[in-house]
Amino acid sequence: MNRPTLHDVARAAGVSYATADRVVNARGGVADKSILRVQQAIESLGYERDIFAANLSRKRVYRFLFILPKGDHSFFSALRLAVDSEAVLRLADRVRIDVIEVPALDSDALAEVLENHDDDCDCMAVVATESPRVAAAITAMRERGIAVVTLVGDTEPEGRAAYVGIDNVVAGATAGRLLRIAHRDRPGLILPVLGSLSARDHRQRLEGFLPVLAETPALRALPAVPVNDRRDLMRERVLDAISAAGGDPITGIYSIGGGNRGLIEVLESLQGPRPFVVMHDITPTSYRGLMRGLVDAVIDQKPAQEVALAIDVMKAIADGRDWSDPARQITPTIYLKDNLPDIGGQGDIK
Amino acid sequence: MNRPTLHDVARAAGVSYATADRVVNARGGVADKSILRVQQAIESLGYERDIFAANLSRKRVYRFLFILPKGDHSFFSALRLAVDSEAVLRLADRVRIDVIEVPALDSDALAEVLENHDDDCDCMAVVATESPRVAAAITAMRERGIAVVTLVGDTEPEGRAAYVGIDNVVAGATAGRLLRIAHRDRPGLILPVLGSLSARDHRQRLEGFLPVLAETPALRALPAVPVNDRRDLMRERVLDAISAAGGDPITGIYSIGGGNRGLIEVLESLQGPRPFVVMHDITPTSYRGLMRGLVDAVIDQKPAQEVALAIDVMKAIADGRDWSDPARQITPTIYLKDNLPDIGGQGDIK
DNA sequence: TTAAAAATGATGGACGTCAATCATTTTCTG
DNA sequence: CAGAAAATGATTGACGTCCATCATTTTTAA
Repeated sequence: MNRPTLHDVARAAGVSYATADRVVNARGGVADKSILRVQQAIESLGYERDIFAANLSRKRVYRFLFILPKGDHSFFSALRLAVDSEAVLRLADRVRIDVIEVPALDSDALAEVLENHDDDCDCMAVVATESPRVAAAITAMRERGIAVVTLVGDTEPEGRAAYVGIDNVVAGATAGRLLRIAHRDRPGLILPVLGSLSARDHRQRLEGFLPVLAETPALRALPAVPVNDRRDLMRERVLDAISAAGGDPITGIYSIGGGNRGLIEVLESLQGPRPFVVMHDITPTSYRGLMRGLVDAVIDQKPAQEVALAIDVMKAIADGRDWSDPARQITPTIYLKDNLPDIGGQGDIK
Repeated sequence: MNRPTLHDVARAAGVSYATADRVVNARGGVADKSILRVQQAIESLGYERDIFAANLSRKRVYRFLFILPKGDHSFFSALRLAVDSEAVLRLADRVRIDVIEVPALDSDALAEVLENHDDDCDCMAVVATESPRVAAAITAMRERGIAVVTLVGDTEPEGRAAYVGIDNVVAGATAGRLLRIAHRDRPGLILPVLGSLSARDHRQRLEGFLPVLAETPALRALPAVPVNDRRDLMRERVLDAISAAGGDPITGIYSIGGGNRGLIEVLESLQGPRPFVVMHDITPTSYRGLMRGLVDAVIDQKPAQEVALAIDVMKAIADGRDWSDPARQITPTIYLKDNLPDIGGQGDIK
């Protein structure tokens, strides 16, 4: 009736406890036929090692390392916050989380950290950027026996053990759909604003966005304007685009990346009917924008949830369990003025 | 450096291990001053009992009981599915989940089960309905030492230990906002369709919905039509409402409860411009509706996530930990055609 | 002051796994 | 067939807590 122990397995397999132990912990030095018999016994008894006993015995502390981007993006600070708060929560589960920060969007800096890191962790989570060098470093990590989970940004699927994050193509398509809903059958002129052309996430969002928009002939998309995630450029270029449009007013704006404070400034200064505005990620800026009615929708990737999921995945990897759990995949979440989450203090309205 | 053990606590408090043990496990027979000293030692050392060791020692299996509604609502089957699949996942963590099903929306049946249940579980999750008898039964449970978490539907906050689910007022407001977005500044006539007037959740949604709509004078809401979550009534009453509106076409429909297959049938038969349609919960019906363009938005409460969160909360309660974790609260999620999650098989298109 | 009651100390066996050691048996190699 | 190598068995002490028992000390009540 009770769960079988490794002793039961050994008995059933007709070997000693020591041999069964050698098999399950891959200590080596066991004949193939013994391995087989133990595995069969495990199978037929439905043995699963007792996590409590195992963790107690090896005084196991899961050591996870997060490599996070550091920059003045408020999304990054939100991510950092999420990691820190989750770190505290998981302490009781014997999970210890360390964080290394690297300059945002700097593939070489990231690669450097990855290459020079001496392995004292069970698993790593990396906000990856697209770069052969990063990809290579991740693969090298894998070869050194450390699994790497990519967190918000992905690389080549080759080396990494899993990707935890939203599908940015889907996110872009969702933005497109929102703009279509806001226009219904009316014609409109849409301005996509791109953070940086080189960021894979941003390109993917645009990729998802344009086709959805194109389904309606009434909606015309202007060429995407790059603003390098910078507030000042955002301001300047959006104003330019508005005046360039002339009499044909811009009825929708999709801000794909950062620099949204600049966009808010523009929106504030605008006379007459506002365009329908969609941006990404709940930050103090976007939060206030929504509350004040300057922004209509924010597509969020729920960093806290991503972090929690990432840790679950890392733990599963460390335990050698299976970690595919589609039920918990992260989907881009739409926030309107009304379903905003409480964001503790962070989003205080001045 | 390492976490302190109970031995350390005892030493620091100047008592024996046995006494410290008596204190932390509330076995009684300890002088007040000793209790105090142990508590102080715990405090200053930051002692937390090692859950792995504790659970191992007492051969602990977390036994959780879910009381779920059984009916032909597809939402309920989705919930059931979520519980079952989570149950398998958590087996490895020594969590054992049992399920009792009761007729949906039948407060007395639910109360009966609660009242007659003999306590062999650590914690219960209940999809509660609003009823004094249910509330009383939950409070009685608490007095018998079993914490009760309400899951998708809540009761009086008195007796229950926590509520895991969305805020239905917020959900309604979100639906209202979507309809406003779809109309922008154009006038419109909105038909709210109510599952059942007596369901607290549905009333709350309507409560949240109407004020948001009322902010725009251009939008007029018809009186809410109750359809008792029934497909046939839905069909009949919506058709009635449409013809009653006469030349003034209905431009938006908010379906607050069940019976959506009937609504889909109506929408299919409609000539001319479709109304903007918002409904609740991803089910095969709503999923197909979205895919086919008959439904514009679905507000989902993510049952799988709710269940997972509920189990986390129950575990925290059973361990005597703190379980408030705002970062993981469930917010109503908006699904459009593009950000639909994969729903395994369940949502197959015909 | 004494007996009873309460509080404390000391101790040891679980729980199931991990990790190591040493002795013994089996298998392979030349 | 001997000697080396490989495989296996047997055993033991952690890990930290729970739970029980028994002996001893301290406090309380009569």
